[in-house]
Amino acid sequence: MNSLVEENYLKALLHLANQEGFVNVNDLSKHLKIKMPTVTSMMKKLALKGLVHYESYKPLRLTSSGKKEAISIVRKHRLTEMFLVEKMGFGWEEVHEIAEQIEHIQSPLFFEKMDLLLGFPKFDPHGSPIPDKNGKIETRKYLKLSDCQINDKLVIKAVNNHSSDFLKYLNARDLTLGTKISILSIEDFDKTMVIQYDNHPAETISLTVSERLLVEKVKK
Amino acid sequence: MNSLVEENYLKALLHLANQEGFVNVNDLSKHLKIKMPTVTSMMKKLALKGLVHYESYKPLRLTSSGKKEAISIVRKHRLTEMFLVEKMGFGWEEVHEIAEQIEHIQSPLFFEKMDLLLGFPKFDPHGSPIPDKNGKIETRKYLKLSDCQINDKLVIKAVNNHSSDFLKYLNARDLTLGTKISILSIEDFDKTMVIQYDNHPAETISLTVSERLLVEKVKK
DNA sequence: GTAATTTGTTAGATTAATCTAACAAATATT
DNA sequence: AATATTTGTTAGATTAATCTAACAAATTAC
Repeated sequence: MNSLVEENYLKALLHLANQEGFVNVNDLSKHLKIKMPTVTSMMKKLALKGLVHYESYKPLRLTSSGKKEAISIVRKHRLTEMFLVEKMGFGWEEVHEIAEQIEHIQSPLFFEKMDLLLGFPKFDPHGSPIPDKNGKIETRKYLKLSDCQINDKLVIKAVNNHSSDFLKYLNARDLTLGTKISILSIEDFDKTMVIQYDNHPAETISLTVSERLLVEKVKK
Repeated sequence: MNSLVEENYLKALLHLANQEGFVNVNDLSKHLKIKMPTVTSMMKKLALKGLVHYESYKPLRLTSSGKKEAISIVRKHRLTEMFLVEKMGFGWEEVHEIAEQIEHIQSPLFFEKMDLLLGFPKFDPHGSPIPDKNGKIETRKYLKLSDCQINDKLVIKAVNNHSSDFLKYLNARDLTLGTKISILSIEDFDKTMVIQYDNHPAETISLTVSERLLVEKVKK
């Protein structure tokens, strides 16, 4: 059995490995806001438990058992987010902190029931894939809106930032998953975009926003 | 903000105070399965936080703020049990351990939503009252079935033991809350009872069982 | 009312998870 | 290549929550 703290290290390792390929003690330290010596000693502990490959001064890697454990926590987190939104009436901007706590509940049955009640969902409310019970993850490569061109026709499929402020910004503009948008113009200087969608007046969005919106091209 | 561990001490203090009137270090120690010196030092800590009245060698008492806190945890526990049974399809014998964990989730809104979705229930799946948001508890005095007489007509209103084994025993005999029963006979020697209910054949139940069934008399 | 038992406290050790300070290795800069 | 910077480790302290051993107070038994 892993402690809540250990679970958070594993989850962070998986997250950073997905983002950056390999993970330094320093990255993990910054991500978790925990000082490097603490991280080093936790890595040694997790190495003893067979969850992490650790060698001094080398990048950190999850073992296959560590990865399995980490994926199972991500599964619980995302199922919870989906449950909170679909079954309890939360907004997608409200669920992250709660799911961060509930993911550590020790009860396989509890998450089984969520999965069943939700009809075995493949994606969470932010468009992130929910790993299945065997740890298999349906990966889809989305584009960042910021990498798209003028006149592209796109659908918003996911967001890569779950902060409440960002999601409230999207709510205020009706930018939800599934929204079809076209790019009317892109400012050369700072990549500010003007986009159009539904019956909305054109919206001007900064690079900070367009980098966080994950889209797919629509043939049309 | 109180730690999960502190919350468990507060809850135990409230529980034992309800059961036995006043609470000794020893009682608390046994109930929590934590050694007495640890309990003593935690009581000093909770006293500093203004949650417990502590004086050496005197019985322990919650302060009003400690009691409020404890009741709020009980509320979260019972709302959770109700939610698990009513909205997630768990049996009443499965929910205690899960609720024991979820009661510590830090999110008032999460429990508000449960309350709302459940329609502000007054009792949990075991018949225990759910304190309202202000900490008010609808107390009803039930009888133990073991204190009733031959030919009494009774309704099961609650159980005072939530162990999975006991509840499975009741499930196997269709003894649910609301079941109307009559006492056919009581064995003088060991208080074993024969009871009759619904279309069931007469059931013989031990004192251990009849002590755990809380009932109300039916005029009829 | 003294002795025995039970209950409670003090003192000090332990474990998990954190920290700071100091130093060492690896990497980047010029 | 030598130096500076960044990254990582070691050593030792701290805090929360636990423990055991020893002792002290309160209660019970005779």
